[in-house]
Amino acid sequence: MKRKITLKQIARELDVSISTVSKALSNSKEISEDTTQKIQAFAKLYNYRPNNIALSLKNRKTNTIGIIIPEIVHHFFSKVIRGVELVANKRGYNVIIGLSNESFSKEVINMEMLANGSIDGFILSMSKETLLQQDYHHYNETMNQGMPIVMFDRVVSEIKCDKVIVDDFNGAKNAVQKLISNGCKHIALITTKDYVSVGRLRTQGYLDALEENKITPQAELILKMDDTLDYEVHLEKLEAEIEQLFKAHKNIDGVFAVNELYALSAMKVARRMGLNVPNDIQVIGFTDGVLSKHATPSLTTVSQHAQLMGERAADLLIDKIEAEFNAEEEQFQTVVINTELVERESTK
Amino acid sequence: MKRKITLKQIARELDVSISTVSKALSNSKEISEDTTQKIQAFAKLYNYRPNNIALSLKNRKTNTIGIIIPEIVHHFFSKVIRGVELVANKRGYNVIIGLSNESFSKEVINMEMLANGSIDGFILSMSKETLLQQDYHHYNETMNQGMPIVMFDRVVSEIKCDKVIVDDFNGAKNAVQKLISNGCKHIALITTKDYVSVGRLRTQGYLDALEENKITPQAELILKMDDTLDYEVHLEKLEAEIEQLFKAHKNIDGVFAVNELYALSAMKVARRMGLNVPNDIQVIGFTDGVLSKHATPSLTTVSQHAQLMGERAADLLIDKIEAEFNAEEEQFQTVVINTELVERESTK
DNA sequence: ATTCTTAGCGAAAACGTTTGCGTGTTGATA
DNA sequence: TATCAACACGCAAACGTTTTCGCTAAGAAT
Repeated sequence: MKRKITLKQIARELDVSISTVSKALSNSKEISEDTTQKIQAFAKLYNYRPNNIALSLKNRKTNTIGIIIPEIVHHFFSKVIRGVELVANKRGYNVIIGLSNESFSKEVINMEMLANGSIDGFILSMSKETLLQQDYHHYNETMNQGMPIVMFDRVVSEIKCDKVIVDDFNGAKNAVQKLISNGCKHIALITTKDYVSVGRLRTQGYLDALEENKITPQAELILKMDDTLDYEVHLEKLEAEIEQLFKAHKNIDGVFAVNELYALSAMKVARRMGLNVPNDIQVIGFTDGVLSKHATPSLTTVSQHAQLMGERAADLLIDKIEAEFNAEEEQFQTVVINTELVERESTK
Repeated sequence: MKRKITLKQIARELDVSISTVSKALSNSKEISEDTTQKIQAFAKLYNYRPNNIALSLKNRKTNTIGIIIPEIVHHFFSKVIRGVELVANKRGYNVIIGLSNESFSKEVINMEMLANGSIDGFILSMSKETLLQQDYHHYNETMNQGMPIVMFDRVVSEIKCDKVIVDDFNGAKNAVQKLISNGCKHIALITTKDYVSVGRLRTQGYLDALEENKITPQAELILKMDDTLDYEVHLEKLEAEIEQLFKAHKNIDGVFAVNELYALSAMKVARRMGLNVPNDIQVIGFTDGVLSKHATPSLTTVSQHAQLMGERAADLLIDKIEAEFNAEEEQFQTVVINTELVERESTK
């Protein structure tokens, strides 16, 4: 149970100074061949590795990035993390995670914990509570202290920073267009309340596709769920409302849902009512998770390329971290990730 | 874009020494009321927070724990992370993640990156490659340097450390017992190759349950899949083999699968062959993920309580970190998490 | 023989903290 | 008036690095 060896110990052991050891290990030509050899051999024997914390303090750089997300048990977010970790690792960075659990205060606390020197920059997606309260002071304060932030997916225009978002509007529009091309005349939309921007954009895409095809949108075909409820309650309510919708509008022949679970619930209700998917009703969801892939029938979805989002976000952040204050221009960019319609069995 | 303020800056600004500032902020009675008030007000105004890195260096303690897992886009692992993050945060620790991607070398590299002072201890689950190669030197070296390790789920007895595991044996046994109690006479097992210990234990549970009920195990009813294959190829092969199994043994009336996906595939093949679940065939899987819950029919599974595993692992690790070398006894414990049979529609 | 290079190494500062100890000032006590 | 607590504060070390600068001695050049 020996502690990790330090420069000081090597120096004492070999009867040289700390600086000599440091230089020898970095192959400085200030140090003679002999001494260098001896020191390197000794260091290798004792498996010397520089202490990261000491380096961080000295260099004022931690080579660690923080990622704060609302939830980790979620395909979309875990895929984003994978993307972040991939490029972070490749570029020599570690990743430290914080979960806000959709809570504003936990988001603030988590950011404060990390902002005090632990990391070089943030990648984050806002919690629902933050979106509701519209209190963004913690982001701005963090950025004012010179800590770069990259936001993804759930963003707001009020915050000036780099962003990586999904083209929700066109993703939804293309999906609905697909339904229309497949012959659907009465397309229902199952979405969330408007405060989450992605829900709003997807709804707009739905409306736009209808209008472009001269179909008059009907408010009664749009189901807006309150997703702040408890998960189980939410699900039961969801199915009940979908059933009600289907019964009130027997002519519905297509469903576009803004997430996987809503789409799956629609299929479930349809089957329960004796309707065949995709023959009687075609269904398209959003977010390409495992559920879509392994459902029966498998679900046609709008893939968001979550991992790619994580990769782009990490690249953006690290670029900014390493930008060296060259020009104080403060140019922020917003990267838009194109969606892709993954066709499976729930559409014709 | 002002940098974060330091003790030194406060000291210079208020014309006192650094130590006075430090003491005033910690309400030391060495410092006069007046000075303390003045310093605290100033510090609050400028939102002073101690630099974590400097503290880490000084205290030789980072208050950060590292978690290394094979994969993050996976319900089981992300739930474990959630559990770890939960108690870590509660106890004042941050969590830094590393993904081995089931690769031995990435596991080693990740551990080396973090072991040099960045963290106080590890929580990890071994990669498949490490399990295959049986090379555990990096674990032992890390522990020899005084860095505690807690392993979970995928463990081996050769490594002496704290462990949190699932009672795979009894979980499987109870599941199969359930099938037998429900009237199944010919129960198939769909499992992985033996090198992953959890697969082996679940297989033993299956065998044990059969024997206890005086049912002679038939080797032909056991399907061992090679899960080192590419995911898609693996799935296709899986379904083909299951179909072959079902066709060769028409009397199969129960299936126990060692994971969610295998169980789902079994249900899929059964339905394709015109068999009804649960009337003709009952199915039970392992790992309580989203797929089981939202499948139709929903899948009866053996829940592993992944989040609880993460919580226990984190508590174990932090306990050890904070143990203060009180007694050099080096007692390691293995926490066994009991499984729970979650009954859904795929069984009677 | 004297000056100049240069090879080879050590001292010290800096990153931002905390903390034990030393020190000067004050008011009180002998 | 001399001594003494007690108070209020500063100094310096330490955590482990890297790096700049300075120093010494040996050999080369004059």
